[in-house]
Amino acid sequence: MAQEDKVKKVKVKKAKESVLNDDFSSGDAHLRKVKKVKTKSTDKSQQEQKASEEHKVKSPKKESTEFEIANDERFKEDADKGDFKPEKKGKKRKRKLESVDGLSSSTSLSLPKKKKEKAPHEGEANSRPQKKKRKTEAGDKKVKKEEEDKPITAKKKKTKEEIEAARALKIKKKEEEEQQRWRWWEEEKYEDGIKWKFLEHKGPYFPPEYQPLPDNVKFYYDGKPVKLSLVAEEVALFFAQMLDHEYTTKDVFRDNFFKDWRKEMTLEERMLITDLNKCDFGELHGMHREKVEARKNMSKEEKQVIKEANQKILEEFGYCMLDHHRERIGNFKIEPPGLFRGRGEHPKQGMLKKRIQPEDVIINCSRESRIPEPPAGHQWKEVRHDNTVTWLASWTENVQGSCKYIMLNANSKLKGEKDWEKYEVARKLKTCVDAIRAQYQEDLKSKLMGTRQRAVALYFIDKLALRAGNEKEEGETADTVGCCSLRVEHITLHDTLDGEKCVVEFDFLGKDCIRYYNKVPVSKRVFKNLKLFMQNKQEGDDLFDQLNTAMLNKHLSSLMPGLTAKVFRTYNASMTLQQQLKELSNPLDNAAEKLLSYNRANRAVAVLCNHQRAPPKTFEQSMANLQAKARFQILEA
DNA sequence: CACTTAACTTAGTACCATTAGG
DNA sequence: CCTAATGGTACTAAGTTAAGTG
Repeated sequence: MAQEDKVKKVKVKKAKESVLNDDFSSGDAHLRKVKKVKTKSTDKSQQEQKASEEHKVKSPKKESTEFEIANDERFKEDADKGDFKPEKKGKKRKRKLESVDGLSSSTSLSLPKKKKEKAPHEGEANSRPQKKKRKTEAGDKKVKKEEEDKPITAKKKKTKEEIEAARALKIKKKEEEEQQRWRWWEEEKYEDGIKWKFLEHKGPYFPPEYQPLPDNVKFYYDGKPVKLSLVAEEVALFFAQMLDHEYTTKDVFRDNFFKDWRKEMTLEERMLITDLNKCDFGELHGMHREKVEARKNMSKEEKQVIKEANQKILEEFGYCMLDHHRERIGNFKIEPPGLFRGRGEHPKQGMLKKRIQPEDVIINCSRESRIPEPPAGHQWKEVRHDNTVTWLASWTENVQGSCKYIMLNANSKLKGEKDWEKYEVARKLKTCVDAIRAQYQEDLKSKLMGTRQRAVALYFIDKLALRAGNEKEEGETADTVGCCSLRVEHITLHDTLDGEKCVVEFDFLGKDCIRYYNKVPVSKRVFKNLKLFMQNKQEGDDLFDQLNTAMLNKHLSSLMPGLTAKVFRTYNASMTLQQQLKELSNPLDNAAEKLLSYNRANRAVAVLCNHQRAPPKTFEQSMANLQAKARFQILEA
């Protein structure tokens, strides 16, 4: 999840709190106070947090999705008091159904009424040119001053002021944005399944067309220059651009690429080019490197020009109108063509990810909205008007055959509400988790093998925060597993290990091919069951042969509506954070200490959820630097 | 019911701008 | 002032889950 989302989530969270505060306004003043304080400090630490103690475990900010409720004081006290009722119309929400078309929403008290949705526009239109003006002004002066006699002090002063002004402007803009934020959480929800009443957008933004190679850049086959057809050339360039990457050394990648590349070739080309090893992409690669270099060395002004162009695109395609509010789209750009970069040992790595044409794209919007125009000379695959889904456009991707969607970004109503709902479900789990735990403990003794397996799986999911683990089609994806898809080779049973009894050693690749390695002491009963499950099985066999995610989730939802396997991850991550925060921090701590505890608490969550990050490319070098420094210091001492 | 797939969330990585450190 | 570290954002792959299908 993107950092951006983090910030947005924080905002969403604030929103949640405010709903809560409203609800409790007549009630528990103490609670509210606590909440306020909590929220504040949390936000602060999220913004300020910097420390990243080790490189291997991810820094805290990315865990947002899994721990948020723990940040939330409500979670502790009043899991059942929240008024979020996904299926019902919220009794306390203000918006009436008739207000859906906007006009009557003017009754919704305090918000500045006029042109709510237009305001951001105006705000930006005002502030941007202003900013620009300021900048160029300052720039001019700078240049002038430099030519004059006392350049340095004057220049310094000016930039300082400039920076100050820019900062102030930024803050102001943020506040403004906050002011006109759509307070959807104060409004009434739609009936079941309806996601919007009005949706208008400009359609997706398509990547630029391929620019043919200049004449002086040539591809060579078997030492001889070959002028490739446009399509074949484009694909060749995809490969050439990746030559610095490890991918291009892998056989699977190379084979897949070559196979798909040849499909794009003309008959002649295909006849000629039969061996990837005889292909020389050197000049294409060189050209690419030069381009990257040139981009890096661009002047400030050139960069500014590009930035502004991007801004313009964002303005035009990056937003939509959803129920009279301007909402930011998360990914309004169609994914550009390239070579598929699967994670881990992905059998499809290197395959050509084809260019998406408007003819591949389905548009979804209101019937009565301005239908987006397809690019000149093109048509949409389809225009539909389905308000039970949240996507604005979709297409089918050719490598895996899966659907891709254009959707709103994380701070939009559509995403925020869903997120809220998620935490409400987790809060609900808190009220019945004891019963559910007792239940699966009991089920460990069941006479039915399926029930026992389900119980053990649930035990893992609950205790270790494992993912559900759907089956996957072999050969289509990397070989990764989750709980239900664990195979016998993924665990080792130790009657005793390091002085502990009944230890299960896990070693498998999970989502994104991230290794899960853990040694966990379990109860005798679980241990015995595992032994039983593994009897007469060999490598490659499912540990839980009588269980799959559908069965597990069906069972869970019968225990509590809305309960699925992933809720446990949310729940346990949140509980961990909250409990760690409590344990590690002290109300009297200063900001730095609070930050440290916060980071440590997040660390605990990261460990629980097995969130990991590859060491940065520069790690080796940084480490060497640090070591050198350390050595130096020792010598000095 | 098994199997597929649409729709959505979760997650790691690449890249870029800003800031801190030297 | 330059360079490395850092933090934010964009991107898109890889999951989960429920609904549809034969």
